[in-house]
Amino acid sequence: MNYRVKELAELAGVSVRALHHYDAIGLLSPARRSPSGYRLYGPDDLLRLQQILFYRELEMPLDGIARELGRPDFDPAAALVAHRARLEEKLGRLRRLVATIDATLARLGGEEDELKPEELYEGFPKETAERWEREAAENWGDTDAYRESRKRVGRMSKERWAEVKAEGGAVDEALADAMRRGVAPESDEALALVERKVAHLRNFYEPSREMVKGLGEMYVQHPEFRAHYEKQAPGLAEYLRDAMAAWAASGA
Amino acid sequence: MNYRVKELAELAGVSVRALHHYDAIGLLSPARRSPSGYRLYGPDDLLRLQQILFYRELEMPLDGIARELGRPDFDPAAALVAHRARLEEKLGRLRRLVATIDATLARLGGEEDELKPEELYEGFPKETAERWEREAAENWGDTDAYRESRKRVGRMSKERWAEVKAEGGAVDEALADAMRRGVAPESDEALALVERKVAHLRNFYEPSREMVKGLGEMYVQHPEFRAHYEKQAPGLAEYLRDAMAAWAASGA
DNA sequence: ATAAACCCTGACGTTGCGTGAGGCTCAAGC
DNA sequence: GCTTGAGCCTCACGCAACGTCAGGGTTTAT
Repeated sequence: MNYRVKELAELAGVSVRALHHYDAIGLLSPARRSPSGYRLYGPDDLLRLQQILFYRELEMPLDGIARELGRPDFDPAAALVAHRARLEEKLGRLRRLVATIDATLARLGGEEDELKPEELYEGFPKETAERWEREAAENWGDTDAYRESRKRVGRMSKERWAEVKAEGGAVDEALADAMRRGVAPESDEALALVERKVAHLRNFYEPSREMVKGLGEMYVQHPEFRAHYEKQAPGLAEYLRDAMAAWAASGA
Repeated sequence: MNYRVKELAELAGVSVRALHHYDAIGLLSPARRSPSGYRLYGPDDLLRLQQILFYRELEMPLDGIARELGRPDFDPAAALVAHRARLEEKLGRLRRLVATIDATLARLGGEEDELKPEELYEGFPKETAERWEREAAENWGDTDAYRESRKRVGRMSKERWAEVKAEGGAVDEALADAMRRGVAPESDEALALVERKVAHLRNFYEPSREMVKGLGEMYVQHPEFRAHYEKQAPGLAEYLRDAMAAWAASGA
């Protein structure tokens, strides 16, 4: 029934440091402490943390959350209902963003100025003003709409490592894009991207043609690596393997 | 055709200060300046700002956005398509949050413990690596290698799975320790440890000698994995690569 | 021509943690 | 009974992304 920091952290998907922080600012203090000072969180704390995370998801500042939860008339169930309403509002906003993307794509692809400038920003949170104040009044009436929003490597310098990492991600992203656009893995475009990937690999060692092919194979075969690429784009692992094999086969 | 800071700020729903900031860090500098030094934003700037806001909505840090936009092969249309995909992921997550609210309400209103603790946090962004892997795993499931590893994992008991996980960590630790003690990667001791690591891999699939070598390269090459190992011990990624290559070369 | 509304460039403040550092605790294994 | 590794504790400094004056020009409407 009692959770220690790390347990709760993993359960809720927050960092241990965040829990420390919440304790430090009095937002969420554990039910009890062990004799040796360990934080021990009880069931009530779980629910409170859930509330906190909802508010946070809806971008309320932590001190505001503390005030809400601290109010004498705070009603958890009513708050959840309010959260749902706001989440749905946010869902609407995100859908408008998707529509904005489509509109922008249409403009980029076709005629020049079909799109009024303001339509470029339809769906982004407007007016960062604090409308959270009204939150209280709405608690039991109508709900309606509101707005809201590694580097440690021993050998390379920090900046160099950041660069390399960025380039690595960039290359993979570019390959993912190519795949999504339907570019064939044996095409010149894909080969050029693999070439870039190989250049990136050279930051670490000198890959032979054979090794590149082997690496591609690895992306597909090893669950861990596969997961990494599939996370970026479904099918990316195979796409990489094919492209890298094509590169190895070509005289590049 | 030209916008001054406040005009653009209101159009896009950001603060003037934010635009100043974006200028200061080189993320979005206005097309021109008036003789008196006023920032004058042109049409291209509008589109760039839109991209910035999409990335920001998707929680990319500003320096990351700058890198993306600065890539020589950056393709605005492709980026928009990618944004749409990410937005839809986010929509899914928010919908799960709504479901979590309903589930929590049901529990609060009715029976006591119908809800497992972890279900309290379903839909909140999980940052832990474990969750990521699991989520990724749900997305693919469509290839032989994966099915094989899935099958093997599926046959394991909970205890066996825990064991396997523990063994995985233990092997890496042992290797880190060996490295720290100055054990050469080609030494018998290191080879024995690699052997142990390979045995661990066999829990998932049958790795060929070539694959083990490739895997080692991967540890060094891939920033994510590299970071994982470097965190355990600086230099561990290279050490693993060397040891695994030595193992592959040996007749083990 | 004068106020109101905007713009500029510093420069310091704030939020919500990340990231060690230095030291205690606790269960497990030898 | 002693070591050890994982986990916990409390400082304390760091950092991103702006918010918020401060001090001083500029534009424009009346």
